[in-house]
Amino acid sequence: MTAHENQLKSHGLRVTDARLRVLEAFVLKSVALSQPDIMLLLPDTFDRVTVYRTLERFVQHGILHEIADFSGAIRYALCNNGCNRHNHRHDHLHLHCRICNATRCTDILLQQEVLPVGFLVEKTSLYMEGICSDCQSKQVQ
Amino acid sequence: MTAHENQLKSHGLRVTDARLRVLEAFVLKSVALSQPDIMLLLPDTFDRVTVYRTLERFVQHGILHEIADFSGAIRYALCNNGCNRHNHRHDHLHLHCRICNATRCTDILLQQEVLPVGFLVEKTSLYMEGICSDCQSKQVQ
DNA sequence: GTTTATGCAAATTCTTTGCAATACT
DNA sequence: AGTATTGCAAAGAATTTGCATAAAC
Repeated sequence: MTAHENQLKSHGLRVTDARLRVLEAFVLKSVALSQPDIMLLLPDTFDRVTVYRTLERFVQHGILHEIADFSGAIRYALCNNGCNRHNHRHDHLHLHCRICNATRCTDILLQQEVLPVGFLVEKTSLYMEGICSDCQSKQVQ
Repeated sequence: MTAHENQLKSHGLRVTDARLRVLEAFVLKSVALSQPDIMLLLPDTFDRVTVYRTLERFVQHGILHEIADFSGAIRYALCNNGCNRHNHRHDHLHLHCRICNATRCTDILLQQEVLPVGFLVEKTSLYMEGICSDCQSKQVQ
């Protein structure tokens, strides 16, 4: 049994080809992906609807989390630590580079001082757009 | 000359009926609105396209800012302080209540410690979903 | 054998584009 | 008068729904 098969089972999901390939895509690319991104990575492989439902299931079961951005399309990224169906919290910063168009998770966590009083927080999003260090050095050349 | 007419002119925009009505909607509702939200508030008044272009212009000229959320549709909110074409920064927390469905700006600012090293930040989004204090007290009853 | 996932067709929602007519300053 | 805005028609993305077939456990 492969590591990806294991990951699906341990999160309470059936092992299917579509799920293995989508999970693989996220692991290989290590950037956030939207449904249209995945269609480009896996052309003529699965139906659009299958990919949408795979992403939906992955979010429900703590394999992926959604990223709120300004693009309109919903981007997803791998949950780094022990997320599951019931514990699924994402307080880290996401960075999107407008040159290479990559969105990545970071280890930078949201500071506690920012939490609002009286509001019951269920979902958090910390997101920045700009230019990543790689693309900055390429531009200077 | 009304206050809204003034606001448009001082931001370098022509005064038109569509812009006055859309601006009015944001001031009256005091919550974030998407293009579809505005169509519901101003039915049979303006064309969809006009509303989209009005929102686009308002963002360009520092009257509105976009909010990155999980909704699919792009939501907009009034800029509180002196935004304009060239100075247009939004580092404050936005709160979305999933009961009353309202998204509001807060005065809580993003802490500096959160800024990433080496990444040139151009646009920031801090967003939380949950239950607002009003809806929490209604649920308890 | 039962439950769950997939594919196909179709529809819905959100957003953008081009162009002629109209309104603003 | 000259420039910017609007409406209409149409197209283009992203996403969702229903239902029959197929695959997983």
